[in-house]
Amino acid sequence: MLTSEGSLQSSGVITAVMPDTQDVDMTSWSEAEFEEKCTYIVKDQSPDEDSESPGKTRAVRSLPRNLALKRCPDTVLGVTSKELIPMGTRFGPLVGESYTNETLLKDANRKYFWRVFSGGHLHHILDGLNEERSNWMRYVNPACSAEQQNLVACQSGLEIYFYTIRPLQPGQELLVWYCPEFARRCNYPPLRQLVTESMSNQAQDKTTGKRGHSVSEILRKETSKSLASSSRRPDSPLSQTSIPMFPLCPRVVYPLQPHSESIHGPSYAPVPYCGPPAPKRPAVSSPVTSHLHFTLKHNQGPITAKPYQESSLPDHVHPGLRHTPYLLPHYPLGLSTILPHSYPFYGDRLKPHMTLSSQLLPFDSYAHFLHASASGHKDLTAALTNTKQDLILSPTSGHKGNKDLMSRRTNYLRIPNITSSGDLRDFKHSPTSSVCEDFPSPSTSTDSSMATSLRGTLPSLAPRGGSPPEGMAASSDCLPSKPISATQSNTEDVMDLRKTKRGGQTIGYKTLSYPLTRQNGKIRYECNICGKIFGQLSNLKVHLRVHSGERPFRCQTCSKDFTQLAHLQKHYLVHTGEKPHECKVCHKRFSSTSNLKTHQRLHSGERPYQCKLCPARFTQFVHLKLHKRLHTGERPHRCPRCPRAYLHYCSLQVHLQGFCPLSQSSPSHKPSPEELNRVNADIERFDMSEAAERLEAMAAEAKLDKGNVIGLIKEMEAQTSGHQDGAEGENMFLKLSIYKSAKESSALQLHPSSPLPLRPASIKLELGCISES
DNA sequence: CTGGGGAGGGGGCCC
DNA sequence: TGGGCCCCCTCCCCA
Repeated sequence: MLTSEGSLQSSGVITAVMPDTQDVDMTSWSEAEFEEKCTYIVKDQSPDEDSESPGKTRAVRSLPRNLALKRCPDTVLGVTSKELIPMGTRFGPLVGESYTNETLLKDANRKYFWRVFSGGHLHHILDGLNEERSNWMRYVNPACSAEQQNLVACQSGLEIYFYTIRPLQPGQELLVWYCPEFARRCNYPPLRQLVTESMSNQAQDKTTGKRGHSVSEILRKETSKSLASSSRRPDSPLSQTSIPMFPLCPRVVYPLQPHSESIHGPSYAPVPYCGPPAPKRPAVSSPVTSHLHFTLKHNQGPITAKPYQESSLPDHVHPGLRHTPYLLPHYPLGLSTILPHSYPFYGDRLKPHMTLSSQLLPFDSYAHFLHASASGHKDLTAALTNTKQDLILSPTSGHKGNKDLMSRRTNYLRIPNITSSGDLRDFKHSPTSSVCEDFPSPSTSTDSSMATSLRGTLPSLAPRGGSPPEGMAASSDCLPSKPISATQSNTEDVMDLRKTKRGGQTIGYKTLSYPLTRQNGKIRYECNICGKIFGQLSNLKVHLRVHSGERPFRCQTCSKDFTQLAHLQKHYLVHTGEKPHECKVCHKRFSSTSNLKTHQRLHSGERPYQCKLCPARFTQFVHLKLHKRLHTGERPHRCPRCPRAYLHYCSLQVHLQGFCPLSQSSPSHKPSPEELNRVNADIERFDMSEAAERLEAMAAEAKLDKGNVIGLIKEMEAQTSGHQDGAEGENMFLKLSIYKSAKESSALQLHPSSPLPLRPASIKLELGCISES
């Protein structure tokens, strides 16, 4: 049993298991665990792609296709799932405007603030207020109870992601709360803590007879006022005026220091107490309480630890308001009891170091979860982090994970311990759980199918403990037929839960619906995870392994797993040393045609990867990519008046000759703002082109004459054709400017003693410019 | 920093 | 429909 859970229980937190909680409490996972274990990644739709919806905001356009917006009727009230979404699915990252201490306005609307930390300090704030600068995640309502919560917010790097901690049923609303680490950084209590303390405070109120003007009462009043006055989104114009009603304000910054407006301040808690559970703090006035009063009094805007929007919504649209007694207005009262050291249940065991082996495939963790469930583990984390060596699942030994899991998972699950479908029921998940579709497990198959799989398929199943949903049918049992395939050694009593089939039909992804479209009479198969289109269903099926994590083909020599047999076959050459592909020129041999082809470029002289900023060419793309880093440094030639900066001095000169929007000079030709933008875009393109490079090099070599410049300009023009709209007069102006700047460049940068070479060494010129500036 | 090679992953096409 | 083959891309390592 995970000790943290015990702490949770000892702290009086409700541990009621909802029907679909899957026997595992992902809410206590660390951010690293989420990042490592979660398998499905749902990316935003590219807001640029959705050109068919010109009226939609960027935030709306970014909505993944498996989600829907809850509207009433024009206002977005929340986000729901359009289809079954498995637990362990990652959404994000959160997109919003970034603020630092320097750029954050004091009176900023903080309703959509998310704090991003780095190195233990607040790094910046992501603000989802602006719908044209944020993504759909701004619409996700916060959960108002641990039971309702189905998403956790985690920070990974400097990004914020939402992970599903339980399967989302079609039509179910997404409700998010912080993961424990994130909450702790923000000084927010875990959701359960909030609810519990809210309850206890309520109880205390009843028993002791409340004094007037409690925070909760004030909040309640404010909330009821807000609800009465407007049933509208918090970002509606009207509600904007009521920002101070902090229960309405989600995701606000919750500073510990009442008077600190700095986002860099000591705004996160010190390392929490990790010893035995401390007695719960009485729900009496505390610094935070007074801070709440202070905030109210001074009308400074939202102070709440709860990213909650419900009170800004009509009552009828938020199930939390209807079904839970733990209404938002109570949350801040719960907060009043919370201090950094009041989190006894945050032990080291919940910290990120408690992660699986990096070798562990995402789905291994899910398999662990299944096994943990089967062996009575209520918490996957405990199973995953148990340091004991026994990987064999048995009802008595329980599941033990360790770093050697990958290489040892052939012993993953021994059948004798699960002998009947009746046994399986013991760890069966809720029948209402939808996870069976995507995370097939003993509990998710029907009893009969499970029994069938147990009794009938065991010997033939390859030991793919790490493989994912059995829907991914790539049967590893095909391997034995191949000389290079995995053998059955040590696996005969091993089953792969995810290989089970239902009535001969594989289950898992296959049971999900896939959007089918036709193009030129041919069916196009679309991946409902990432939206990729395939012309053949088999291609889609193979592709789905990318998302599921299934790697059905195992190398028996080194236990590496692959998604495709061909990959395994190719890999096996590593062990055999076979190099079937020979270069006909030098007779050197290669294991793959790709590598041979790359090699043959050495003989042919082909260098297909050219740097756009210098003449350097490469035989491999990776070399170009490395090379490009040389150019990606700070642009050395900065405009002294506006933020523009250029790689080349001559480009800056062109920009300065009448095209700087902030220039004080008054050129004879005063371009309009549109012209300015267009010309500056052309200058940008010129700056990035080889023409600028050559021009500057020629200038440096004092070889500039009008003919050369015109030629270069023509080259530049060709490169930028299609962007100039035939504005001949303007182009001529630009050409002349370039010519003029090139001459100045020549005058200023001429180094007769060390003429700058035009070719490859020009990279060094660029570096020289950077270092000098 | 560049260049060469090894290896793995994703996907398309064909049987 | 699933498997096999092939190609391209990418990353990593090392000289």
